[in-house]
Amino acid sequence: MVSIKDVAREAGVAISTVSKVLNHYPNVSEETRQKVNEVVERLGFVPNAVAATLSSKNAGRVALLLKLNTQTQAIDEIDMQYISGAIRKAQEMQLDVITVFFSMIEDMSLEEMTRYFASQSIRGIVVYGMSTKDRVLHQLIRSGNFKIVVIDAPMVNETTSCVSIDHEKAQYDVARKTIVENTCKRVLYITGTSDGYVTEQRLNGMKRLAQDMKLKLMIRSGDFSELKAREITMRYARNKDVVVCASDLMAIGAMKALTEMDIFRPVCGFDGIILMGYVGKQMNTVRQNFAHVSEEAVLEIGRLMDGESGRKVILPHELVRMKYEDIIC
Amino acid sequence: MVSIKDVAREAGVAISTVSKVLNHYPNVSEETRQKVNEVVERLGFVPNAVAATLSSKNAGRVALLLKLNTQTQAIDEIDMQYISGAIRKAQEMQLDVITVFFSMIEDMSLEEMTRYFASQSIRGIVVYGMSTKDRVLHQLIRSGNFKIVVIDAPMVNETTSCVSIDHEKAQYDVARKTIVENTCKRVLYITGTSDGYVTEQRLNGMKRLAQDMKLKLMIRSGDFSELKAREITMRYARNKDVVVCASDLMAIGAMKALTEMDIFRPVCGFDGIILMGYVGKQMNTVRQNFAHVSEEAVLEIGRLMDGESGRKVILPHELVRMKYEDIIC
DNA sequence: TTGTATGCGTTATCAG
DNA sequence: CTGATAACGCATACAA
Repeated sequence: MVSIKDVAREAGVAISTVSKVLNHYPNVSEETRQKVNEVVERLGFVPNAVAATLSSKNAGRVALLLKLNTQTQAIDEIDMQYISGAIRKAQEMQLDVITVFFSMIEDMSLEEMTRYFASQSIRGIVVYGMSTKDRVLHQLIRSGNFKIVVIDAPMVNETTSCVSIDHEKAQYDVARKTIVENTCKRVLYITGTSDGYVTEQRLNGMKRLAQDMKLKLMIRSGDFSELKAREITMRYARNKDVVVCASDLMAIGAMKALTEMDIFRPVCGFDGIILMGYVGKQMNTVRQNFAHVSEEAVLEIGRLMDGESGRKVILPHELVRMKYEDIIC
Repeated sequence: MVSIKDVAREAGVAISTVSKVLNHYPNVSEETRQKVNEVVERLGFVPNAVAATLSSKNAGRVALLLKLNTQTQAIDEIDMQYISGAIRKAQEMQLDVITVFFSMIEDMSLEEMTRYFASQSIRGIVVYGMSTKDRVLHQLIRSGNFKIVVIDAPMVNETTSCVSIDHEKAQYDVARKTIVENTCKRVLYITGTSDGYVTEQRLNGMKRLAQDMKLKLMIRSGDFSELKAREITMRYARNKDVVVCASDLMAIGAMKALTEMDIFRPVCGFDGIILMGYVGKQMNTVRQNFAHVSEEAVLEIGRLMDGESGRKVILPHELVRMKYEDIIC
């Protein structure tokens, strides 16, 4: 394997000079820069990422911390987009990424978790799907030992940023669209899990809309469960005009229930997963560009690792109507 | 961060001794072993994985090489299971894993690809979804520079193993079950892409069954495309008794077409993806345990990295009938 | 602007 | 059985 040493020898310069050229240091003469680059090109030298992270104090890897959807595999789509977006961006930024599942670390204490990440030379962590109940994770964020970007949870401090769409507005918008299209008054709103950060934001959006439009609003907790949404719909939908769900999966459950009850009520979901296209009926939903969200998160990790402070990043969303014709290919 | 040096000092031994204890070397007295372990425990020392891979000649990371399903996001489920199975197993085996998407390396020459993996200190690669057209990948396998495990493609040499289910038998079995249940004679078989390894194997299974059962067999290429399967079904299914598809997605396309044509024909698929549960009708399919396949692949990578030779590993499959009730929760 | 020397945290070699 | 010490490949403070 050709190393930086070979390049240095071949170019007739010192190792440190090669390193400076590679890392775009300012104080290198144009002449040597070209000479080095020529040799790098000729030998096809690619710096060893492992050695780099071990050596540098600034370097360090990024962990993608994912919570596998144990209850339902139907939305792996989301995680997959998160992963691919993050990895693509990381590759572009020359960052080393490893994927970690929450199940691998959930029993750890703060110290254990800290040691675990440190032992992997991890400096930045992107957290997907955090809940209010993840106590150790909260401690980890407060500890300031790692640069952390949290998706969909409002955590910000000196070493922590959050990125997400505006869930409140999105819920407001998609529900409004559905309700206006169908002139409804009595709304059944099925929420997500009570320990999810987005649950509250989306609920607030719905509440605000109810106030603005003077709607009659019934709220029930669906726990992001298709089955639960189905049951709730069976029980309460008959004397409602519309069923607004805080997730696509619940919207599907609600829709199936309505079909079985043989009544029609408009239903709207949230997330824009492909599965929505397969359920027969069209539904309004909020489409998040998960890959893009994830790319932004990695970008933000880069900022934090460069020493900048945490902040809140809001990304755009889009209202769509999903039908089979749009997703088949 | 507590390092091996701290442990050594605290235990009153040399660094190298600590290393030997950690790596279960034979020549260490029981006494010092215990002493070291006690200190390791007390300080909560976790060895730095990056330093280890840089230093050791035996160590090295493994890459998961995935081909993102650009044409259809509906089966991210499969990739996700591959990833989670592999990462779980790797964690257990103390192997460092990175995820690589084929799109990141598809334009590279053999040399570039080799350098790329080498620069990442990668010694083992698990290849998911290889096709006959991936020429550089074939060269990479032949080169012997990496330990490679290929999923679902019959590649074996000194440094290469393959693991998969018995696709021929699985296709034979699931088609047979469907055909017997419905006493069919005229079969429409929709294959996958012509450059896929499993396509041929599954086709052979179908052909053998046709011979054994004296069936009338029509074969059309569906390219694993839902849309294409739909068109083929529209065109040819009317005077057939059954539609056998080489993938679930195509089975769904076929089923939707039949519903639209308002005729009934039994359909069977292949893979056992959750999506099958959402299409209304029940269908026979082959369920692969993708996570398990992936775990076995990583295990096999471990064998190869330990210097053993490549071999063929066949894993079990299962015939199932997927319906909504089974997948909802 | 360039080169020298040291360190990052391990593993491996070899002398004791 | 144990302990120095030299790699591993690169980054960087500091000297030249």
